[in-house]
Amino acid sequence: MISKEENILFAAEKLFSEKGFEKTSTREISRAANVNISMISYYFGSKEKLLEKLFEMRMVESQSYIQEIIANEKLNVWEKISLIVDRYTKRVRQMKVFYNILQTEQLTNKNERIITFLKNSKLGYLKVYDELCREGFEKKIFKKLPNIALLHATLNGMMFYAMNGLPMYKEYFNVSKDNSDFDDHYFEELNLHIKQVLKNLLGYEEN
Amino acid sequence: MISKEENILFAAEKLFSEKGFEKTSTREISRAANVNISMISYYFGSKEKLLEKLFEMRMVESQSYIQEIIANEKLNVWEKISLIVDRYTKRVRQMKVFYNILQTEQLTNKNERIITFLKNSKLGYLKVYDELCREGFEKKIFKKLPNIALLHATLNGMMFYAMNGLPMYKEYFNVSKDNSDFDDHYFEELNLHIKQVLKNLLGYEEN
Amino acid sequence: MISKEENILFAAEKLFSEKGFEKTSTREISRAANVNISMISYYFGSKEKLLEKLFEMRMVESQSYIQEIIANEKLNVWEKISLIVDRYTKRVRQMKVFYNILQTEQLTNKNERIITFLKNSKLGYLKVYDELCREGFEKKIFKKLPNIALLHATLNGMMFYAMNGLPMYKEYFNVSKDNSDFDDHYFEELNLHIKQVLKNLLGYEEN
Amino acid sequence: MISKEENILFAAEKLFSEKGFEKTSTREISRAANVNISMISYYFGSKEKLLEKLFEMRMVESQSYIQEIIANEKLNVWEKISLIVDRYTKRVRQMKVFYNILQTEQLTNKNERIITFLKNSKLGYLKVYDELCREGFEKKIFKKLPNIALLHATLNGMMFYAMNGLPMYKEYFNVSKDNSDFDDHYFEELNLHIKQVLKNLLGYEEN
DNA sequence: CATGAATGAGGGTTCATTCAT
DNA sequence: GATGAATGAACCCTCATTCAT
Repeated sequence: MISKEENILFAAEKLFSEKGFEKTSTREISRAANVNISMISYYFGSKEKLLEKLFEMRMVESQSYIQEIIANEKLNVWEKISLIVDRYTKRVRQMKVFYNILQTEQLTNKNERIITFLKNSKLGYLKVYDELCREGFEKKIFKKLPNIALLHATLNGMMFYAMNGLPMYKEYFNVSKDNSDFDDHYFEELNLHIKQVLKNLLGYEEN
Repeated sequence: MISKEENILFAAEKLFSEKGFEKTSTREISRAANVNISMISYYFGSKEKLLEKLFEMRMVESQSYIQEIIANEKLNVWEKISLIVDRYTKRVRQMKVFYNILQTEQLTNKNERIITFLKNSKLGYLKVYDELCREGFEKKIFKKLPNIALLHATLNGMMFYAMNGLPMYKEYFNVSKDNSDFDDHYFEELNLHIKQVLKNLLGYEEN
Repeated sequence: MISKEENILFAAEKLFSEKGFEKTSTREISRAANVNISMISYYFGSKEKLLEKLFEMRMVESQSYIQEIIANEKLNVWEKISLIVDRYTKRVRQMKVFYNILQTEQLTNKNERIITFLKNSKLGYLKVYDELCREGFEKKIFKKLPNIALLHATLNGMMFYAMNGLPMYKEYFNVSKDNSDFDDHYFEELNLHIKQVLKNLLGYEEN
Repeated sequence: MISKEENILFAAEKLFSEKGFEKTSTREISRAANVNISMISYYFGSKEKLLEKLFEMRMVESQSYIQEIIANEKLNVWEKISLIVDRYTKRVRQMKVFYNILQTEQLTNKNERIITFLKNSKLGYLKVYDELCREGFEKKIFKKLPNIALLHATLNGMMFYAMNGLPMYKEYFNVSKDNSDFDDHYFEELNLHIKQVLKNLLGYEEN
């Protein structure tokens, strides 16, 4: 049983992703969620706080798995990075709708809470990558110690641009929009591609 | 002497970049451009057509240099790619304001003309990269023939994410917001970084 | 032990006085009374009926003392008038919060029951003053028989305007807002002032 | 020719007087003024600023005549006071609609500009009365020097309460609502009554 | 007897655009 | 060609009240 509150949240997520936050009206959300328009204010306070709630929910979800990975002592640094990429790729694909919103909002949104969510999330990832890279370099697992900002930008940039560009690439390759086998293959290839680029950046060679 | 029309165009570009298209009102644009509100409809037809005009103007500008490079017979394929990256990096930095809009609009905009501009632009680049890669591979200058979609996504993703993330990276490195020396160095490093990643993807080794 | 119903009534009275009936929301009342919003409709039927109840309560209270005074055979007419003024002055000061509401509502309220409350109350006072003035005139205690409407308007007008204007007068006299000694003295003086004006209007001279 | 702006202002004044500021909707005002609803924001910025404008307009009007009177060297102090009362009575009757609003708003309104308008106006009157009373007392025209606050409260209280109470008094005297002869006589009597009360307060006797 | 989630109407305001001048 | 007053639709939100529990 899905609650009205969640109904609103998910309906809003979809619409924000498709049309952007500003272009989505509370009326549309209420219609899509099949609830009265006043429920948005009732549950969330305002349209903007609904967006905040959405960010809070989705970003808390994402924060959990990374801690789990870096705490796992059975994995070496490359395995950790590799696993993070696996999870991240998977997650971005699953949560495409939300990451669409995220990308838009981080470019124009001036909401303080959302800015803080995003910044803290990114700074957290930077720190993790920083530590893993240093550790790998000190243990001579990695031969290079890359600029962590550029490594982060490369990883995330590839991920998001690849996701966003997929429909256009399908068109370039003359693949039907509905061909989901292509998608599966594409994301698999993307995952390997990202890891290959990272290996090169880190100077890591699999035995 | 700058015309009223251009005044509006540039004022709108700045505001769209800062606040997003939807959140920018025609009143704000007219105030910033120091013209009457009705001039926007008068010159451009509507707010949306103003955005179209902006895209048209900026994207036509970008299309010109690439043809020039690939037509230059004095350059080998890697030099061409290298030059494209140089120009692109420079351009994205210079036109940061516009590329901010571009990134937002390509995620949510449903305007047909703008979608077409963007798609054609990207398909054009894809074709160029495709041809250069094939040529380099055939001429054994490159050892690998990478997935062109992933190469494109990597190149563009790195570029945009690195640009957007700069303020956050400065914070991570405890660098003052106003430190433009850092910026200069950052973009220089970014340029080299992009080329290094491309070299690896293409299996290109400098003599 | 104060009941929830009374809690609401007194919280509403305070808020109506401070902000006016219209600007006070049921949410605010419920918050101030520490009860659920629906209790207002539950106990009183509606926000408007809550106001009616408030008027009913306060005006019934005020009606009682006047009958007591005019029935007292030990007092002569002037003593009766003097006592009414004493009680009225005291009551208006004590019930300042309610009389604030009363003044506002009699100017704009269209609620029939409230209009009737107010009208009956005033007509009752008019009748009392009328009878006392006539009796005093016939018994030659008063030398004049003033227009009873103007006498009523003068008495009430002085009272309410003096009450409302107090903060401003304090400012004029450079007296601190918190100086309650000034207030005590002010209301004492007001009481004497009202009686003096009445004496003049009635042509009454103390032995 | 009456402008749209004035149309709105006067329509709003009437409605505010009848129903109170809060209970009057912008839609009603626009309907009454026969203009589009958005014109209120267009001309005045907001409903509240419309009220401010109304106060500004009416109170500036009232400030002018008093200066004229006190500057007139041909009049002695009593004649000045008498003339102020004449004008004030006349004005309150003419501007009944506005003074209704004024009375309501000074009890509940929290708008700073309006509070300031009202306070300054009253402090101005207090000062004028203060000076005239002192002058009259020093010149032995008046035998008494009354508490200026109480004098002010008495004058204004009588005026407003008499105006507000008129319909009720007519009912008490069994006079038809539509009998305007009664009104004329009533206000004439009120004017004399006020002056008589003031004479008593000031200890002034006409030769 | 009491609750609080849910309602629908209406609130004030802002929007992009039009049109008479 | 250029203006700015004026428009009506749509915006988000808050309101008093209801009703299932």
